[in-house]
Amino acid sequence: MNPNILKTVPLFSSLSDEQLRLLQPCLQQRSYPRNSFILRAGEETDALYIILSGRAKVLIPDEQGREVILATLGPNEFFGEMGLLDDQPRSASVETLEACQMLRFSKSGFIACLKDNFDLAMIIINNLVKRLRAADRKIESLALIDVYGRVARLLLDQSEEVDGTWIVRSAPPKQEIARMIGASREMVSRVVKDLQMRGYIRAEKRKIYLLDKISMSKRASNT
Amino acid sequence: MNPNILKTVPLFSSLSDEQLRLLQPCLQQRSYPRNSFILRAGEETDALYIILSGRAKVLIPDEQGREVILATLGPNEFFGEMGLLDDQPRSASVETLEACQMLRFSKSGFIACLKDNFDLAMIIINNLVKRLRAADRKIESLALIDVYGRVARLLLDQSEEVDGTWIVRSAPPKQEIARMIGASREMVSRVVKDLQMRGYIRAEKRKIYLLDKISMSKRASNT
DNA sequence: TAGTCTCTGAGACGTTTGTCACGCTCGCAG
DNA sequence: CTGCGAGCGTGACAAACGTCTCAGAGACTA
Repeated sequence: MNPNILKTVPLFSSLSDEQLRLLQPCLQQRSYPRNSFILRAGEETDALYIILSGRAKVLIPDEQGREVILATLGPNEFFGEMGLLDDQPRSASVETLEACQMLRFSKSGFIACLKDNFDLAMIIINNLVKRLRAADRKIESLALIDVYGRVARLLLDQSEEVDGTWIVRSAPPKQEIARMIGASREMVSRVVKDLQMRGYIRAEKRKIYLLDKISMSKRASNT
Repeated sequence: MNPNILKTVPLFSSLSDEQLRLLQPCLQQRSYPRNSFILRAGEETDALYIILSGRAKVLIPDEQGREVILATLGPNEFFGEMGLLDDQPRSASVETLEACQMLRFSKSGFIACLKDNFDLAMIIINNLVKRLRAADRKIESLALIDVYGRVARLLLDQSEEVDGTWIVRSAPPKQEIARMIGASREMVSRVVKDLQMRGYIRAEKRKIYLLDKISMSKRASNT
Protein backbone atom coordinates (compact mmCIF):
# COMPACT_ATOMS: atom_id res chain seq x y z
CA MET A 1 0.00 0.00 0.00
CA ASN A 2 1.22 3.44 -0.86
CA PRO A 3 2.29 5.19 2.38
CA ASN A 4 1.60 8.57 0.82
CA ILE A 5 -2.08 7.83 0.86
CA LEU A 6 -1.99 7.83 4.63
CA LYS A 7 -0.74 11.38 4.79
CA THR A 8 -3.81 12.58 3.00
CA VAL A 9 -6.18 11.05 5.54
CA PRO A 10 -7.34 13.67 8.06
CA LEU A 11 -7.85 11.06 10.75
CA PHE A 12 -4.11 10.48 10.71
CA SER A 13 -3.13 14.12 10.51
CA SER A 14 -1.84 14.13 14.06
CA LEU A 15 0.46 11.16 13.59
CA SER A 16 4.17 11.36 12.86
CA ASP A 17 5.76 9.63 9.89
CA GLU A 18 7.27 7.16 12.31
CA GLN A 19 3.89 6.36 13.80
CA LEU A 20 2.37 5.94 10.37
CA ARG A 21 5.11 3.51 9.45
CA LEU A 22 4.37 1.43 12.52
CA LEU A 23 0.70 1.43 11.62
CA GLN A 24 1.18 -0.15 8.22
CA PRO A 25 0.53 -3.73 9.36
CA CYS A 26 -2.81 -2.69 10.83
CA LEU A 27 -4.00 -1.12 7.63
CA GLN A 28 -5.44 -2.74 4.60
CA GLN A 29 -6.83 -1.31 1.40
CA ARG A 30 -10.04 -2.79 0.06
CA SER A 31 -12.37 -2.05 -2.79
CA TYR A 32 -16.09 -2.59 -2.90
CA PRO A 33 -18.46 -2.50 -5.88
CA ARG A 34 -21.59 -0.41 -5.95
CA ASN A 35 -24.43 -1.53 -3.65
CA SER A 36 -22.35 -3.87 -1.56
CA PHE A 37 -22.33 -4.09 2.20
CA ILE A 38 -19.15 -3.20 4.02
CA LEU A 39 -20.58 -4.27 7.32
CA ARG A 40 -23.93 -5.26 8.74
CA ALA A 41 -25.82 -4.38 11.91
CA GLY A 42 -25.37 -7.01 14.59
CA GLU A 43 -21.94 -8.20 13.45
CA GLU A 44 -18.92 -8.31 15.71
CA THR A 45 -16.77 -5.25 15.54
CA ASP A 46 -13.19 -5.77 14.46
CA ALA A 47 -12.17 -2.69 12.54
CA LEU A 48 -12.74 0.89 11.59
CA TYR A 49 -13.07 2.02 7.97
CA ILE A 50 -11.96 5.16 6.20
CA ILE A 51 -13.39 6.06 2.81
CA LEU A 52 -10.67 6.85 0.31
CA SER A 53 -13.02 7.29 -2.62
CA GLY A 54 -16.70 6.80 -3.34
CA ARG A 55 -19.76 7.30 -1.17
CA ALA A 56 -21.61 5.05 1.23
CA LYS A 57 -24.73 5.16 3.37
CA VAL A 58 -25.16 4.21 7.02
CA LEU A 59 -28.53 2.60 7.51
CA ILE A 60 -30.70 0.57 9.83
CA PRO A 61 -32.80 -2.06 8.07
CA ASP A 62 -35.95 -3.78 9.29
CA GLU A 63 -37.47 -7.15 8.55
CA GLN A 64 -39.77 -5.97 5.76
CA GLY A 65 -36.97 -4.54 3.68
CA ARG A 66 -37.55 -0.98 4.73
CA GLU A 67 -34.67 1.11 6.07
CA VAL A 68 -33.69 4.44 7.61
CA ILE A 69 -30.59 6.15 6.34
CA LEU A 70 -28.69 7.63 9.26
CA ALA A 71 -26.00 9.33 7.22
CA THR A 72 -24.21 9.30 3.92
CA LEU A 73 -20.44 9.43 3.94
CA GLY A 74 -17.88 10.51 1.39
CA PRO A 75 -14.10 10.55 0.92
CA ASN A 76 -11.99 11.04 4.07
CA GLU A 77 -14.85 10.24 6.38
CA PHE A 78 -14.66 7.25 8.65
CA PHE A 79 -17.08 4.95 10.41
CA GLY A 80 -17.20 1.86 12.56
CA GLU A 81 -15.20 3.22 15.46
CA MET A 82 -18.04 3.06 17.97
CA GLY A 83 -17.80 -0.67 18.39
CA LEU A 84 -14.07 -0.45 18.90
CA LEU A 85 -14.58 1.92 21.78
CA ASP A 86 -17.26 0.03 23.67
CA ASP A 87 -16.93 -3.51 22.34
CA GLN A 88 -20.52 -3.68 21.19
CA PRO A 89 -21.71 -5.17 17.89
CA ARG A 90 -22.41 -2.96 14.89
CA SER A 91 -25.44 -0.79 15.49
CA ALA A 92 -26.03 -0.13 11.81
CA SER A 93 -25.12 -1.39 8.36
CA VAL A 94 -23.00 0.42 5.80
CA GLU A 95 -23.66 -0.03 2.09
CA THR A 96 -21.81 1.57 -0.81
CA LEU A 97 -23.67 3.96 -3.08
CA GLU A 98 -20.89 3.82 -5.64
CA ALA A 99 -17.77 1.75 -6.06
CA CYS A 100 -15.56 2.57 -3.08
CA GLN A 101 -11.95 2.37 -2.04
CA MET A 102 -11.68 1.77 1.70
CA LEU A 103 -8.93 1.72 4.22
CA ARG A 104 -9.51 -0.86 6.90
CA PHE A 105 -7.93 -0.07 10.27
CA SER A 106 -7.80 -3.07 12.59
CA LYS A 107 -9.13 -2.86 16.10
CA SER A 108 -5.83 -3.60 17.83
CA GLY A 109 -4.02 -1.00 15.76
CA PHE A 110 -6.61 1.62 16.47
CA ILE A 111 -6.67 1.03 20.20
CA ALA A 112 -2.88 1.11 20.43
CA CYS A 113 -2.78 4.24 18.34
CA LEU A 114 -5.43 5.94 20.43
CA LYS A 115 -3.62 5.21 23.68
CA ASP A 116 -0.59 7.30 23.03
CA ASN A 117 -2.12 9.92 20.85
CA PHE A 118 -4.25 12.50 22.47
CA ASP A 119 -4.85 14.47 19.29
CA LEU A 120 -6.38 11.42 17.69
CA ALA A 121 -8.70 11.08 20.65
CA MET A 122 -9.78 14.67 20.16
CA ILE A 123 -10.50 14.08 16.50
CA ILE A 124 -12.64 11.12 17.47
CA ILE A 125 -14.42 13.14 20.11
CA ASN A 126 -15.16 15.97 17.75
CA ASN A 127 -16.50 13.56 15.21
CA LEU A 128 -18.75 11.89 17.75
CA VAL A 129 -20.07 15.25 18.87
CA LYS A 130 -20.83 16.25 15.32
CA ARG A 131 -22.73 13.05 14.70
CA LEU A 132 -24.60 13.29 17.96
CA ARG A 133 -25.79 16.75 17.09
CA ALA A 134 -26.94 15.52 13.71
CA ALA A 135 -28.71 12.58 15.31
CA ASP A 136 -30.51 14.81 17.80
CA ARG A 137 -31.63 17.05 14.99
CA LYS A 138 -32.95 14.05 13.12
CA ILE A 139 -34.91 12.95 16.17
CA GLU A 140 -36.35 16.43 16.41
CA SER A 141 -37.39 16.31 12.76
CA LEU A 142 -39.03 12.94 13.04
CA ALA A 143 -40.89 13.72 16.24
CA LEU A 144 -41.97 17.30 15.67
CA ILE A 145 -42.08 18.05 11.96
CA ASP A 146 -44.35 16.68 9.23
CA VAL A 147 -43.11 15.21 5.98
CA TYR A 148 -43.39 18.55 4.18
CA GLY A 149 -41.12 20.16 6.71
CA ARG A 150 -38.71 17.28 6.73
CA VAL A 151 -38.27 17.38 2.97
CA ALA A 152 -37.79 21.14 3.08
CA ARG A 153 -35.24 20.82 5.86
CA LEU A 154 -33.32 18.13 4.02
CA LEU A 155 -33.12 20.26 0.89
CA LEU A 156 -31.94 23.24 2.91
CA ASP A 157 -29.32 21.13 4.65
CA GLN A 158 -28.00 19.68 1.44
CA SER A 159 -27.95 22.91 -0.51
CA GLU A 160 -24.92 25.02 -1.28
CA GLU A 161 -24.54 28.49 -2.74
CA VAL A 162 -23.31 28.64 -6.31
CA ASP A 163 -22.89 32.23 -7.51
CA GLY A 164 -25.86 33.69 -5.74
CA THR A 165 -28.36 30.86 -6.04
CA TRP A 166 -28.83 27.96 -3.66
CA ILE A 167 -28.92 24.57 -5.26
CA VAL A 168 -28.78 20.94 -4.29
CA ARG A 169 -26.31 19.30 -6.62
CA SER A 170 -26.55 15.60 -7.22
CA ALA A 171 -29.80 15.33 -5.31
CA PRO A 172 -30.50 11.76 -4.26
CA PRO A 173 -33.35 9.84 -5.94
CA LYS A 174 -36.69 10.28 -4.21
CA GLN A 175 -36.52 6.79 -2.80
CA GLU A 176 -33.29 7.74 -1.02
CA ILE A 177 -34.70 11.02 0.22
CA ALA A 178 -37.66 9.12 1.59
CA ARG A 179 -35.39 6.81 3.52
CA MET A 180 -33.40 9.70 4.91
CA ILE A 181 -36.41 11.40 6.42
CA GLY A 182 -38.53 8.41 7.37
CA ALA A 183 -41.23 8.77 4.74
CA SER A 184 -42.51 6.96 1.66
CA ARG A 185 -41.32 7.60 -1.86
CA GLU A 186 -44.81 8.63 -2.96
CA MET A 187 -45.09 11.16 -0.18
CA VAL A 188 -41.78 12.74 -1.12
CA SER A 189 -43.01 12.95 -4.70
CA ARG A 190 -46.11 14.81 -3.64
CA VAL A 191 -44.18 17.20 -1.43
CA VAL A 192 -41.61 18.02 -4.09
CA LYS A 193 -44.41 18.62 -6.57
CA ASP A 194 -46.15 20.89 -4.11
CA LEU A 195 -43.02 22.83 -3.23
CA GLN A 196 -42.50 23.35 -6.93
CA MET A 197 -46.08 24.48 -7.48
CA ARG A 198 -45.68 27.09 -4.80
CA GLY A 199 -42.55 28.31 -6.47
CA TYR A 200 -40.27 27.45 -3.58
CA ILE A 201 -38.06 25.14 -5.62
CA ARG A 202 -37.34 24.09 -9.16
CA ALA A 203 -36.43 20.46 -9.64
CA GLU A 204 -34.49 19.09 -12.58
CA LYS A 205 -33.13 15.59 -13.08
CA ARG A 206 -30.52 15.64 -10.38
CA LYS A 207 -30.49 19.27 -9.40
CA ILE A 208 -32.89 21.17 -7.22
CA TYR A 209 -32.88 24.96 -7.15
CA LEU A 210 -34.05 26.63 -3.96
CA LEU A 211 -35.91 29.73 -5.08
CA ASP A 212 -37.36 30.80 -1.75
CA LYS A 213 -35.27 29.78 1.21
CA ILE A 214 -37.26 31.96 3.57
CA SER A 215 -40.56 30.23 2.96
CA MET A 216 -38.86 26.87 3.02
CA SER A 217 -37.28 27.57 6.38
CA LYS A 218 -40.72 28.27 7.78
CA ARG A 219 -41.97 24.90 6.62
CA ALA A 220 -38.79 23.28 7.88
CA SER A 221 -38.96 24.52 11.44
CA ASN A 222 -42.66 24.07 12.01
CA THR A 223 -46.10 24.49 10.50
CA MET B 1 -17.97 23.00 48.78
CA ASN B 2 -17.23 19.67 50.34
CA PRO B 3 -14.26 18.11 48.51
CA ASN B 4 -15.43 14.66 49.42
CA ILE B 5 -18.37 15.04 47.10
CA LEU B 6 -15.96 15.15 44.18
CA LYS B 7 -14.56 11.74 44.96
CA THR B 8 -17.97 10.20 44.52
CA VAL B 9 -18.38 11.59 41.01
CA PRO B 10 -17.52 8.95 38.38
CA LEU B 11 -16.52 11.58 35.86
CA PHE B 12 -13.66 12.51 38.17
CA SER B 13 -12.70 8.97 39.07
CA SER B 14 -9.50 9.18 37.08
CA LEU B 15 -8.24 12.34 38.75
CA SER B 16 -5.79 12.44 41.64
CA ASP B 17 -6.52 14.23 44.89
CA GLU B 18 -4.11 16.90 43.84
CA GLN B 19 -5.89 17.43 40.54
CA LEU B 20 -9.22 17.60 42.29
CA ARG B 21 -7.87 20.26 44.62
CA LEU B 22 -6.75 22.35 41.69
CA LEU B 23 -10.16 21.98 40.14
CA GLN B 24 -12.01 23.49 43.06
CA PRO B 25 -12.15 27.04 41.65
CA CYS B 26 -13.76 25.73 38.47
CA LEU B 27 -16.52 23.96 40.32
CA GLN B 28 -19.66 25.36 41.78
CA GLN B 29 -22.57 23.70 43.47
CA ARG B 30 -26.05 24.85 42.52
CA SER B 31 -29.56 23.81 43.35
CA TYR B 32 -32.59 24.01 41.13
CA PRO B 33 -36.26 23.60 42.01
CA ARG B 34 -38.56 21.22 40.19
CA ASN B 35 -39.47 22.15 36.62
CA SER B 36 -36.78 24.74 36.18
CA PHE B 37 -34.47 25.07 33.21
CA ILE B 38 -30.79 24.52 33.78
CA LEU B 39 -29.98 25.55 30.25
CA ARG B 40 -31.83 26.25 27.05
CA ALA B 41 -31.28 25.30 23.42
CA GLY B 42 -29.52 28.05 21.51
CA GLU B 43 -27.65 29.51 24.45
CA GLU B 44 -23.91 29.97 24.53
CA THR B 45 -22.05 27.11 26.08
CA ASP B 46 -19.95 27.94 29.11
CA ALA B 47 -20.04 24.91 31.36
CA LEU B 48 -20.76 21.27 31.89
CA TYR B 49 -23.13 20.00 34.57
CA ILE B 50 -23.06 16.94 36.76
CA ILE B 51 -26.18 15.81 38.58
CA LEU B 52 -25.51 15.19 42.27
CA SER B 53 -29.11 14.45 43.13
CA GLY B 54 -32.47 14.58 41.42
CA ARG B 55 -33.49 13.88 37.84
CA ALA B 56 -33.67 16.00 34.73
CA LYS B 57 -34.78 15.67 31.13
CA VAL B 58 -32.97 16.68 27.96
CA LEU B 59 -35.46 17.99 25.45
CA ILE B 60 -35.93 19.88 22.22
CA PRO B 61 -38.91 22.24 22.23
CA ASP B 62 -40.77 23.68 19.30
CA GLU B 63 -42.73 26.89 18.84
CA GLN B 64 -46.12 25.42 19.67
CA GLY B 65 -45.07 24.19 23.06
CA ARG B 66 -44.55 20.61 21.99
CA GLU B 67 -41.30 18.85 22.77
CA VAL B 68 -39.27 15.67 22.28
CA ILE B 69 -37.46 14.22 25.23
CA LEU B 70 -34.05 13.01 24.14
CA ALA B 71 -33.04 11.51 27.46
CA THR B 72 -33.65 11.61 31.16
CA LEU B 73 -30.68 11.83 33.48
CA GLY B 74 -30.15 10.91 37.11
CA PRO B 75 -27.49 11.21 39.78
CA ASN B 76 -23.85 11.01 38.63
CA GLU B 77 -24.75 11.59 35.02
CA PHE B 78 -23.46 14.68 33.23
CA PHE B 79 -24.50 16.78 30.28
CA GLY B 80 -23.57 19.92 28.41
CA GLU B 81 -20.10 18.84 27.39
CA MET B 82 -20.80 18.81 23.66
CA GLY B 83 -20.69 22.56 23.35
CA LEU B 84 -17.42 22.70 25.24
CA LEU B 85 -15.84 20.38 22.75
CA ASP B 86 -16.96 22.07 19.55
CA ASP B 87 -17.84 25.59 20.69
CA GLN B 88 -21.37 25.38 19.39
CA PRO B 89 -24.46 26.67 21.19
CA ARG B 90 -26.65 24.30 23.21
CA SER B 91 -28.46 21.89 20.94
CA ALA B 92 -31.13 21.05 23.50
CA SER B 93 -32.63 22.29 26.74
CA VAL B 94 -32.38 20.60 30.11
CA GLU B 95 -35.21 20.89 32.63
CA THR B 96 -35.39 19.39 36.09
CA LEU B 97 -38.03 16.76 36.81
CA GLU B 98 -37.44 17.09 40.55
CA ALA B 99 -35.46 19.42 42.74
CA CYS B 100 -31.82 18.91 41.77
CA GLN B 101 -28.36 19.48 43.16
CA MET B 102 -25.92 20.19 40.37
CA LEU B 103 -22.21 20.57 40.06
CA ARG B 104 -21.25 23.18 37.51
CA PHE B 105 -17.89 22.64 35.85
CA SER B 106 -16.62 25.71 34.01
CA LYS B 107 -15.50 25.47 30.42
CA SER B 108 -11.92 26.56 31.09
CA GLY B 109 -11.54 24.09 33.90
CA PHE B 110 -12.89 21.26 31.83
CA ILE B 111 -10.70 21.96 28.84
CA ALA B 112 -7.58 22.22 31.00
CA CYS B 113 -8.51 19.06 32.80
CA LEU B 114 -9.14 17.19 29.59
CA LYS B 115 -5.81 18.18 28.09
CA ASP B 116 -3.65 16.35 30.53
CA ASN B 117 -5.94 13.53 31.39
CA PHE B 118 -6.38 10.81 28.89
CA ASP B 119 -8.62 8.72 31.11
CA LEU B 120 -11.08 11.56 31.34
CA ALA B 121 -11.11 11.78 27.56
CA MET B 122 -11.93 8.10 27.40
CA ILE B 123 -14.79 8.51 29.82
CA ILE B 124 -16.15 11.28 27.64
CA ILE B 125 -15.73 9.18 24.51
CA ASN B 126 -17.51 6.22 26.02
CA ASN B 127 -20.34 8.42 27.13
CA LEU B 128 -20.69 9.95 23.69
CA VAL B 129 -20.73 6.53 22.08
CA LYS B 130 -23.42 5.36 24.45
CA ARG B 131 -25.57 8.34 23.66
CA LEU B 132 -25.02 8.03 19.96
CA ARG B 133 -26.16 4.43 20.02
CA ALA B 134 -29.25 5.46 21.94
CA ALA B 135 -29.93 8.26 19.48
CA ASP B 136 -29.61 5.96 16.49
CA ARG B 137 -32.00 3.55 18.09
CA LYS B 138 -34.46 6.35 18.65
CA ILE B 139 -34.23 7.35 15.02
CA GLU B 140 -34.89 3.77 14.05
CA SER B 141 -37.96 3.67 16.30
CA LEU B 142 -39.37 6.89 14.97
CA ALA B 143 -38.81 6.03 11.33
CA LEU B 144 -39.68 2.35 11.22
CA ILE B 145 -41.95 1.48 14.12
CA ASP B 146 -45.52 2.55 14.85
CA VAL B 147 -46.68 4.04 18.11
CA TYR B 148 -47.71 0.65 19.47
CA GLY B 149 -44.24 -0.70 18.94
CA ARG B 150 -42.57 2.41 20.30
CA VAL B 151 -44.52 2.23 23.53
CA ALA B 152 -43.74 -1.46 23.88
CA ARG B 153 -40.08 -0.83 23.22
CA LEU B 154 -39.92 1.96 25.77
CA LEU B 155 -41.47 -0.22 28.43
CA LEU B 156 -39.06 -3.03 27.67
CA ASP B 157 -36.13 -0.63 27.83
CA GLN B 158 -37.19 0.83 31.12
CA SER B 159 -38.04 -2.43 32.80
CA GLU B 160 -35.96 -4.29 35.35
CA GLU B 161 -36.26 -7.74 36.83
CA VAL B 162 -37.45 -7.87 40.42
CA ASP B 163 -37.57 -11.40 41.77
CA GLY B 164 -38.69 -13.10 38.61
CA THR B 165 -41.08 -10.52 37.20
CA TRP B 166 -40.23 -7.63 34.93
CA ILE B 167 -41.57 -4.30 36.01
CA VAL B 168 -41.19 -0.65 35.22
CA ARG B 169 -40.80 1.14 38.52
CA SER B 170 -41.70 4.81 38.72
CA ALA B 171 -43.10 4.82 35.20
CA PRO B 172 -43.34 8.34 33.83
CA PRO B 173 -46.78 9.92 33.35
CA LYS B 174 -48.30 9.24 29.94
CA GLN B 175 -47.61 12.76 28.82
CA GLU B 176 -43.90 12.17 29.42
CA ILE B 177 -43.96 8.82 27.70
CA ALA B 178 -45.61 10.46 24.74
CA ARG B 179 -42.86 13.05 24.52
CA MET B 180 -40.18 10.39 24.74
CA ILE B 181 -41.47 8.46 21.76
CA GLY B 182 -42.82 11.28 19.60
CA ALA B 183 -46.52 10.58 20.04
CA SER B 184 -49.57 12.18 21.62
CA ARG B 185 -50.71 11.59 25.17
CA GLU B 186 -54.04 10.21 23.98
CA MET B 187 -52.37 7.74 21.67
CA VAL B 188 -50.17 6.44 24.48
CA SER B 189 -53.30 6.03 26.59
CA ARG B 190 -54.94 3.94 23.92
CA VAL B 191 -51.89 1.78 23.43
CA VAL B 192 -51.42 1.12 27.14
CA LYS B 193 -55.07 0.23 27.42
CA ASP B 194 -54.76 -2.11 24.48
CA LEU B 195 -51.59 -3.76 25.75
CA GLN B 196 -53.38 -4.31 29.00
CA MET B 197 -56.45 -5.77 27.33
CA ARG B 198 -54.27 -8.26 25.50
CA GLY B 199 -52.72 -9.27 28.79
CA TYR B 200 -49.24 -8.12 27.85
CA ILE B 201 -48.94 -5.69 30.75
CA ARG B 202 -50.64 -4.67 33.96
CA ALA B 203 -50.51 -0.98 34.77
CA GLU B 204 -50.91 0.49 38.23
CA LYS B 205 -50.45 4.07 39.32
CA ARG B 206 -46.74 4.33 38.79
CA LYS B 207 -45.81 0.74 38.18
CA ILE B 208 -46.19 -1.32 35.04
CA TYR B 209 -45.82 -5.09 35.12
CA LEU B 210 -44.63 -6.77 31.94
CA LEU B 211 -46.52 -10.05 31.80
CA ASP B 212 -45.53 -11.15 28.31
CA LYS B 213 -42.16 -9.87 27.21
CA ILE B 214 -42.12 -12.17 24.19
CA SER B 215 -45.23 -10.75 22.60
CA MET B 216 -44.13 -7.25 23.46
CA SER B 217 -40.78 -7.73 21.80
CA LYS B 218 -42.58 -8.70 18.61
CA ARG B 219 -44.53 -5.46 18.65
CA ALA B 220 -41.42 -3.54 19.54
CA SER B 221 -39.29 -4.71 16.68
CA ASN B 222 -41.88 -4.50 13.92
CA THR B 223 -45.47 -5.13 12.97
C1' DT C 1 -63.82 22.73 53.00
C1' DA C 2 -63.10 24.64 48.72
C1' DG C 3 -59.92 25.47 45.14
C1' DT C 4 -56.37 24.27 42.08
C1' DC C 5 -53.32 21.32 39.54
C1' DT C 6 -51.84 17.13 37.51
C1' DC C 7 -52.96 13.08 35.48
C1' DT C 8 -56.20 10.45 33.20
C1' DG C 9 -60.07 8.15 30.10
C1' DA C 10 -63.09 8.47 26.38
C1' DG C 11 -65.33 9.45 22.02
C1' DA C 12 -65.86 11.98 17.75
C1' DC C 13 -63.63 13.81 14.06
C1' DG C 14 -60.37 15.26 10.54
C1' DT C 15 -55.84 15.01 8.64
C1' DT C 16 -51.64 13.07 7.44
C1' DT C 17 -49.45 9.43 5.67
C1' DG C 18 -48.63 4.81 3.87
C1' DT C 19 -50.06 1.32 0.52
C1' DC C 20 -51.34 -0.48 -3.82
C1' DA C 21 -51.72 -0.64 -8.57
C1' DC C 22 -51.03 1.57 -12.49
C1' DG C 23 -48.38 3.35 -16.57
C1' DC C 24 -44.73 6.32 -18.34
C1' DT C 25 -39.92 7.67 -19.51
C1' DC C 26 -35.17 7.11 -20.06
C1' DG C 27 -30.72 5.10 -20.35
C1' DC C 28 -28.31 1.11 -21.28
C1' DA C 29 -26.95 -3.56 -22.71
C1' DG C 30 -27.81 -7.16 -25.83
C1' DC D 1 -33.96 -1.86 -32.59
C1' DT D 2 -35.71 -4.38 -28.50
C1' DG D 3 -35.98 -5.51 -23.89
C1' DC D 4 -35.22 -4.40 -19.31
C1' DG D 5 -34.74 -2.17 -14.97
C1' DA D 6 -34.57 2.06 -12.33
C1' DG D 7 -36.81 6.06 -11.19
C1' DC D 8 -40.85 8.66 -11.28
C1' DG D 9 -45.89 10.51 -11.20
C1' DT D 10 -50.60 9.64 -9.99
C1' DG D 11 -54.99 8.58 -8.10
C1' DA D 12 -57.86 5.79 -5.08
C1' DC D 13 -58.18 3.91 -0.77
C1' DA D 14 -57.42 2.64 4.10
C1' DA D 15 -54.99 2.80 8.21
C1' DA D 16 -52.62 5.36 11.67
C1' DC D 17 -52.45 9.20 14.31
C1' DG D 18 -53.30 13.80 16.15
C1' DT D 19 -56.64 17.08 17.90
C1' DC D 20 -60.43 18.66 20.44
C1' DT D 21 -63.47 18.38 24.06
C1' DC D 22 -65.39 17.07 28.24
C1' DA D 23 -65.32 14.99 32.56
C1' DG D 24 -63.58 12.72 36.63
C1' DA D 25 -60.16 11.17 40.19
C1' DG D 26 -56.48 12.25 43.43
C1' DA D 27 -53.20 15.06 45.78
C1' DC D 28 -51.90 19.08 47.75
C1' DT D 29 -52.56 23.89 49.56
C1' DA D 30 -54.93 27.89 51.38
